[in-house]
Amino acid sequence: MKKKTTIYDVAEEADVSLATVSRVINGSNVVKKATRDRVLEAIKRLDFKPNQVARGLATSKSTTIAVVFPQSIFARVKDMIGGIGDTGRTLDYSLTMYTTDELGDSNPLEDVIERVVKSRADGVILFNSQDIEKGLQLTKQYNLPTAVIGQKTSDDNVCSVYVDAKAIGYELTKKYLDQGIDDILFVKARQNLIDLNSLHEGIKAAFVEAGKTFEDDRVITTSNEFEQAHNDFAKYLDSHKTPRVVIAGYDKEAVAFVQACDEKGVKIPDDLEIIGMVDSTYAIISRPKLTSVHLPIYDMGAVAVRMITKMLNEEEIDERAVCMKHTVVKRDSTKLL
Amino acid sequence: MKKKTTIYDVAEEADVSLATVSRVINGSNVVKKATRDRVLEAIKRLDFKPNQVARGLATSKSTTIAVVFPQSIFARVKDMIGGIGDTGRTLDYSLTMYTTDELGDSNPLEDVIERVVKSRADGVILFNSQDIEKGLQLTKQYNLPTAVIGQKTSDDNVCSVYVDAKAIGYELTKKYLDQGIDDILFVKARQNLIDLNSLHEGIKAAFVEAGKTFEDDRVITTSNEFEQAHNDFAKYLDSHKTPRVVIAGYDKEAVAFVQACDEKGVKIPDDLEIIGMVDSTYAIISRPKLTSVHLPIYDMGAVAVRMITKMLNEEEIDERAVCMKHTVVKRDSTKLL
DNA sequence: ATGAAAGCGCTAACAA
DNA sequence: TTGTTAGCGCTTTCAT
Repeated sequence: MKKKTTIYDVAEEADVSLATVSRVINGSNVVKKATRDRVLEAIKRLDFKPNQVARGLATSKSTTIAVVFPQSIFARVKDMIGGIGDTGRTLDYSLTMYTTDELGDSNPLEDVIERVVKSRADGVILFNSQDIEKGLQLTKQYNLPTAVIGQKTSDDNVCSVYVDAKAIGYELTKKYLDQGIDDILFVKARQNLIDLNSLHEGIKAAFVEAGKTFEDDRVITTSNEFEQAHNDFAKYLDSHKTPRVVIAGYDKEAVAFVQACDEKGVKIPDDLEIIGMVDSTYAIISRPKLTSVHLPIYDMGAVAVRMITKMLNEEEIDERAVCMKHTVVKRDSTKLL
Repeated sequence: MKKKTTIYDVAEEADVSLATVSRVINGSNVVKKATRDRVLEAIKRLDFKPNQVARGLATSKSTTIAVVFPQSIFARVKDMIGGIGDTGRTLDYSLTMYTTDELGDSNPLEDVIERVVKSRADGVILFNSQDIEKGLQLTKQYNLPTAVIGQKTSDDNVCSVYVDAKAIGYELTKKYLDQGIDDILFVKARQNLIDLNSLHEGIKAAFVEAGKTFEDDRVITTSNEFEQAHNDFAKYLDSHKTPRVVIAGYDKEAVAFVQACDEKGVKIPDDLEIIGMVDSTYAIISRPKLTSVHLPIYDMGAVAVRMITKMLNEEEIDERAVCMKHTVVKRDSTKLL
């Protein structure tokens, strides 16, 4: 493997000093046009690609953002990865990916953040998850600019982009309560882009407002596995009075519930109405098609990257916790909504 | 932001030279135990994290692998990302992700590979896609060790991990031909972990062997969009004789076809049998559940990373193009298979 | 407008 | 076993 062309080679080829080459590749405007052209030509001739690692060392910046996500959240965020990737590319940042869970590490997040620190990433994107708090504590400790996706939080070095989960819970619930329906079940998925605790609170708030109480036994937590969730739901239907409304934390679980209903002869939306979350392909695949709360997934990813870079460039940030708009997409799994 | 602790700080704190500190953090075994302990303690006390960027510059290695994927392949490969992530972590490699498509670049892959070169990634993982050839040509030009996922190919600096798509096509087809059924339709998804051209060849080969011909009009190419694909299939069923067997390049498209059948009153598996590919959640969600060709997705990702690292460490590689085993998982969408 | 030289934090000969 | 020193390829003052 022959050695790569360096800035010295270019300097020699163009008969200038390496400082001038550096100026040219960094777009400094003090270089005389003739010189610049000569350098540019040499760069092209030698097919010179500036070494980002060396640049990183010299500038103490890696122009790299670390993206840390639980592997299990992955399928749900493909569009978000799109938003992150596109935006990173546009802004000339590299994106290093770190997956958590799966591997039986004792402290995956801790381990990962240590790697991030070593890699000298300029910033990090964290997803809402169980142990997000510990993650934030660590990035704070290391002074690492952080963007959180899926949970409202902000701090000196922390921005976030999220959807107002509490409002979602409240709105959906209120719609039904207003029509005298309070027989609601909340299916809490294991983890998500939505802060399901807030959503839960929103439901409760609507109940309180109506002078009622949303009991804790109206919440069921499920597996990420479709088949497992499906079985759980089937069992639930066998052993409980069929609820009138189901609010599910993610479309996939909603589909599992729909199928369980189908098998138990529960008619949707006549006997039971169900609402999913995220508005993914699952919602469209489902029969009947799923009413779902649409989330601007791609944009959330893009905003996260943009926020990080703003922090890095010390640009003005008017809002450190950006709330993205959600919309309810009504399909065939509801009728009273 | 106070300056980060460097190897000098540690050296001073432990009262040794920086070389010794370097030895300790690199696990050299020439350091005397007492000294090592002193250094280790200083490292802990100062919370020193070795700067990978500087190390990269010094060693001319970044211990980074670039993972380049079309965004649209994403949902299909979440487990693969798991395999890549876990393996990378185990082997202490960072993974930089580059998404292609979506953005209206003229030459996404070219642009991306240029970035990869600048980042000085030690190697790159490429996914099977339309323009993979150009990608390979570029990585070859830059002498970048490359692992390809989803297509058999190998070269001096190129390894690959794939499934034998031709065999899959052949096997499935032969099973039906042997039973006198030759009314087969091939639904070619837009892109995939499987080389669908090879699969197509496999189907043809089985036909030839049976003294028949698999006509080109028995192939339909579809959109990645579920709804779009679904509509196309519905139209197809309206305007063509219903085929007896459908082989789909990916589960999602298979599900779309299943639903179109359902709406048109085509009974599965009695009137039509259908086989999906990958064995994803879609296969389980489908009603009837989908017979699908299971692919060891996670392992393919893991193998890809392992191969790259082997090339990088100049370890012995017995097979530069690794064929992974597929298995047909029979469910309810077939009966004669 | 350009060049010389120091330094970013580390590794790896080579010496001691 | 440990220390000294010369790079790795670039940016960035400071001179000129």
